[in-house]
This record gives sequence, C-alpha cells and structure tokens, in this order.
Amino acid sequence: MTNRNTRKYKRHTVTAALPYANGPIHIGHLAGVYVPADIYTRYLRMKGEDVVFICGSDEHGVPITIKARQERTTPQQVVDKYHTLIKESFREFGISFDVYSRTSAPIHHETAAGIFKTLYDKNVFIEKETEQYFDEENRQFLADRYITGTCPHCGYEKAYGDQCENCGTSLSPTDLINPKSTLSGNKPVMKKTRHWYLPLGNYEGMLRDWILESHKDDWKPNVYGQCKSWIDQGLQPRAVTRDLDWGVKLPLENTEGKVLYVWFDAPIGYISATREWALETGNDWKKYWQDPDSKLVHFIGKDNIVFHCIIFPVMLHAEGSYILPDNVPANEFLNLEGDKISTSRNWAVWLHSFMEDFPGKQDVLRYVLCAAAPEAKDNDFTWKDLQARNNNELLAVLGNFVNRTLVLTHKYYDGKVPEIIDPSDADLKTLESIREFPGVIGDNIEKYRFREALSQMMNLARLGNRYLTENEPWKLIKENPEKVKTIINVSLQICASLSVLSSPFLPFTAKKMQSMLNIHRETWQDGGVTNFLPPGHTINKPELLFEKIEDPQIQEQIDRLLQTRQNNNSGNQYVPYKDPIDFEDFGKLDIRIATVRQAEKVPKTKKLMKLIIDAGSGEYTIVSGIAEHYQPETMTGRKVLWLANLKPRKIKGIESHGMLLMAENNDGKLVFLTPEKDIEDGSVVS
RNA sequence: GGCGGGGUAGCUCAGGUGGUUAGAGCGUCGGAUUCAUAACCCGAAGGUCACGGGUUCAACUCCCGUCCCCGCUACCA
Repeated sequence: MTNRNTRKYKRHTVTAALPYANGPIHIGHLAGVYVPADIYTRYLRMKGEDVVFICGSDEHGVPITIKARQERTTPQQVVDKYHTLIKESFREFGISFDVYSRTSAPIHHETAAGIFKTLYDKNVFIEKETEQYFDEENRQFLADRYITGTCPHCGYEKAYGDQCENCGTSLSPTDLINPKSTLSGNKPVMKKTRHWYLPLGNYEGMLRDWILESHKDDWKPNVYGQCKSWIDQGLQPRAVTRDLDWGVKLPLENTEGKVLYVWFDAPIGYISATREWALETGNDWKKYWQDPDSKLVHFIGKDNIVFHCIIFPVMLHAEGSYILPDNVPANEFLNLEGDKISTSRNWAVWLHSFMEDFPGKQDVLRYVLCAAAPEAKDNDFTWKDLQARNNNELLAVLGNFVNRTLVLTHKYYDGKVPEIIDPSDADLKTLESIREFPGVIGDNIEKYRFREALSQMMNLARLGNRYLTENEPWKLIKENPEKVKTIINVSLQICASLSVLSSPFLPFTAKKMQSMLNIHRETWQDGGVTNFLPPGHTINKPELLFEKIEDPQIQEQIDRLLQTRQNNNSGNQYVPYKDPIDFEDFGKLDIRIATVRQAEKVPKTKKLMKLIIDAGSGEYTIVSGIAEHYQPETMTGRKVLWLANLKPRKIKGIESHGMLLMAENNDGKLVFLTPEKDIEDGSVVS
C-alpha cells in the first residue's frame, strides 16, 4: 500500500450509510453519519476536488415486509412513504448529496444482480442445500418471521420462527411445535432449498494485509479494533441469498422466490446510486469505483463496521475491478437526555419534527450535532445543551461578532468598506493569523476530526471579537478616525473569511453572511484571503444570524420527552393482550409454590442463575435468567411461583426443570411473585 | 463469559516517542467595557488524569490486575 498521508488522489467517492426505509431520520443518524459526511464533502468541493457524495434508501429486508403486513399494505408502499420523508428531510436540512437514490430502483436491481452474477461466474460462492419450511399454497419458502407456532420453552402459541415474544427466547423455525405459515395459515412442509455463501474466511490474508497492516495508523481505534476482533475470531461463510420475494431477484435459472440477502445488496446501493448520478450528469461512474486514483470513504455508525470494513470490501475485492475504501470513519452512538435513542419507544428527536418546531434553525442543529458528535465514545444530546450552544456560542461569539462589525461599518462608513491606512503590528498580525485558518481547519477535516475543525472555525470569530474589543473603534472614532478605517477593514476581512470557512459546517449561515457582505466566494482558500473586500465595496444591511432560544421553547421539548418517558414507564404503553383461551388451556399449566434452597451464578454467563428449589415433593434444579436482577445470596428461603410441568431443557449443560414465574415491566425489570401468607411448598396455584 | 472501544476540571472533550506549574470551549465567580441579541474582552477558582500494584531517576502517558459505561458475541426466563 502506498503512504496515504502523502498520496494524491484525483477524485473522491464519499458514501453515507443508507438509511433503512422503515422509519424517519433522527439526530442519532445525523450526528453519527450525515452531518460529518456532509461537512467533509462540502469542504472537498470548496477545495475544488472532484467529489461525488452518495446516499439512498435501503429498502429491502424482512422488517419492511413485516411492517407492510402489519399496516395491511405492500412493502413498496412502506418504502415509498419513508423514502419520500427521508429524502425530503435531508434536502431541507442541507445534506448535499449528489444523488439520493433507493435500492428498489431498477438500476440497483440490475447492478446488484450483476455483481452477484460476476461473483457466481467466478466461483466465489459456496453453494449449500438445506431444508427449510415452505408454504405450498403460496409456493414460497418462509422467512423465520413468517412462521408461528408453540414455543417449546414457555408454551406460548404465537411464537415466531426466530423468537418467542412471550418468553424472549431466540428460536429457529424447526424448534416450533405445530408450526404454521402466517401467509396461508397452513402447516408448512420441509423442503430442500439452495443458497449461496460468501466464504469470508478465504480472504483473511487480504484483510490482514489491507486493514491490520496498512491501515494501522490512519483508521480510528474503534474501527480498527473491531475489525481486528472479527478477523482474529475467524470469519465464517455468510449466506448471500434467502427465500423471500421482496428484494433483488437472483440472476440464475430456477431460483424463483430467491433474493439477495439485504446486507449483500444494500452496500451495492452506493454503486447503483453512483451509476444513476452518472447517467443524469453525463459522468463515468467507473472512475469513482474502479480507478485506484479515487479515494473511497464510507461514513457509517459503529453498528455497521463489519459490513463496510470486512464484508463489502471482500465482495468488491472478489469481484476484482473495484477499489477498497481508504477510510471508514465510523462514529459511536448519540444518546438523548441520558437514554439510548429508540424508535419503538419514541425516544428520539426526529429531524422532520425539529425543522417544524425550529424553522430555519438547521445550522443550529448541525452545529450542536457536530460539536457534540460521538467521535470517540458515545455522547449525550440534551436540549439544554442545544440552547446553551446556540445562545452562548453561535449567537454570542459568531453572530455577535459579525453583527457588531457590520453595524459599525454602516454607522461610520455608510456600508462602504473603508481602506487600510498605515496598519500597526497588531493589525498585520491579525491579518496574518487569518491566513492560517483554512489550513488548520482543513487539516482537521481531512483527519475526520470535525469537532476540532468546528472549534477552530469558532476561534476565528473569537479572534475577531478580541480584536474589536482591544482596538475599541467606538472610542477611537472621535480622536483618530483614520485608525478606525483600518480596524473596520480588518474586522470585515475576518467576517468574509468566516463566511467561507463556516460554510461546510453552517451552510445556511454562511450564505446569509455572504449575502450581507455582498460577496460570492466558494473556494476554500478564499477563507484565508485578507483583502477579500476591496475598499469602497458596499455591503448590505445586517440582519441577525441567530436568535436567542428562550427557556419555554426548550422546556416544551423537554416536557414532551418527559411525557414519553412517563408513558414508557407507567405502563401506559401496554403490552397487547394475548388471544382468549379456554379454561382447559389454563388447566394445562401446573403452577406450584416452592422454596429456594440454593442459588449460584452459572459461570461464564451474564444472566443465568442455577437454583435448587424445594417443591414439597422433592428438590429440582432450575436455570433462570435472573442473575442481573437478584444476587444469589439473597435467594435462599425465598418463596416462589414455579411452573412445574414445563418440559426439562438443558441450558448451558445444566438440565432445568420448569421455570420461575416473574413479573416484568416495560424496562425489562424482573421481580418475584410471592404468596401473601406462608403456605406449604407444593401448593397448587390456580 | 469472550472480544473491541471508552473512563482526564461542574458539563462536552483535547492531549502525550514517559520529563518543568495537565489544556480548550461552555458553566461558575470577580473585573473591565458599551460597537453588539445583558452579547464581547480580561482574570480567577476548579482536576489524587476510574482504582490498586509494577517498571523507571521520572507515569496521566508503558506493563499487570480490578471496577464502571457502550458495542459485538455467547446465553437467557
């Protein structure tokens, strides 16, 4: 590998993770991926680099088909809805994709199928035949989620093929008792099916050389460490196809009802989107993906590291004609007011809602999310922080400096830029330091240190404020008006510089500044030019760049979240009731009172506790997942409810007889049920 | 439990091939000022650099162990 630090690239291919089209965009997505990617791309464009910024909706996969069934609509309608919402909110927020495509587009199907075919023809895949459930009426293989049946652990009758929602156990479809297809309601039959696997292990050597050797120093520790961990653990073959009818069809004979696994087709979406863009703009997409002089960078969140650092590169490498990413600057996660962002619990700040509630404040959110981006570790977003950063930084430092300079210009010179006359050392030094900013900020951006870059940009505004305060033109105007001309000129040059250098971070604000200054400059190096505004140039009337965000506005948002939290905690969010049963069904359960005699943690597990209970008639061993909620020492002597006739099952090599009954709230907190008065072990609960 | 990342001022974070008084922004306190959206500017207080050992003339920086947070993974009523 060549030395990346000195390597000159001819062009840049920048991708931002494809958002999954089953929900809107929230601040976590933005801080982790889209804001940094957009800053990076805008900067490169201003440097005059050849760059294409790629994104689109990821629209395949089982979750979308399930959402469609739940909403009694089609997968296409589900993705249409979210694709439109996402695309529009990105546009309004100023994420400057060159193309925002989607994986349901024909060009994507064609591209993804083509890459699959090439790999297939090169005998890259392993072909395996397995038996899976098949719905004869609908003539299709059933995804795990499309099979329900009785859970072998808890007896719940509507367990899914991958998980029982009653007891939480992960299952495979063949575990289910009385399996049923949710499509037809019929009993599915076992049928042979063929699938293709990508043998990742075959590429271990290439991955070691490429990542562990040649990117030791320029990839982020979290990314590098995660990759090393995966490679060292040994890479297993991964199925690239599955039986489903929503997705990219296989370009092979006799493969009806088979599509590419979503993880295989999704990253190819970057390539398809590039092709779409190239068609529209008359460019050659291949240069951006196949010429070693192109620098490919993937912006993603940490959950996506393995796909972008291991799997997709292996695909591209195996295909043979593609370049590999130069860097994958994955960010950590953003929390919201101390809790993990959660779509299902509605614990999120949605981009489209923010823009409704705070119209015209895109840059405020961009600023906050960049300044508090989870670059090295998870970080917390709070509304108070947004308010403080708006009021004390954007407004007080940047907005204020520009405003006071422009107000003085109008006051003293009727909006005409004064000339520099006999500048002092301090003036010259100030002008000199302006010239350093594009380099310093740019360096940080190129190293993906966006927080630091942003903070440097703000330092230029701080420099301006200090310069004005130290020189006090409002005093000098009486005694030494000539000197004031120089001061205002220098301050204006700083404003002009800011209007350029703030642009990648705060594009809306930068534009406003340029319009007030009556200039139009888009080249990064212009940010270091100190005679930007020639004497006599007329500037426009100043308007405020930022407005104060008052407490009530913030309180409203906090209250909304408190309400959400309360709903989540107080059981207002009910777990739906199960279907009615007959008394005989209940009668099948044999629930008893028992006393815990012994308890110990099962070694090498996080949740499991091994208990010996006394049921009156004898003692039984039970393995129970309560170790995170109770200490073993506190267990002996406890009266518990025991489901006695659950079939024994080996857990971690220990045979478990029956299960303990617990109450669980929405946060997953578990508590025991205890008889109200003392009663003999073995007593029947009914 | 295994693997990876992180634990530095009230908050959000920098830092270091080990070496004088550990840095920034915000917050707090004090001062100064009025061109400016009570903003700006100056100054101060505030840290046993998670904890315990070790290596060293010297460790926050290297090594070992422990604890806590996050993720992946295993396993779970």
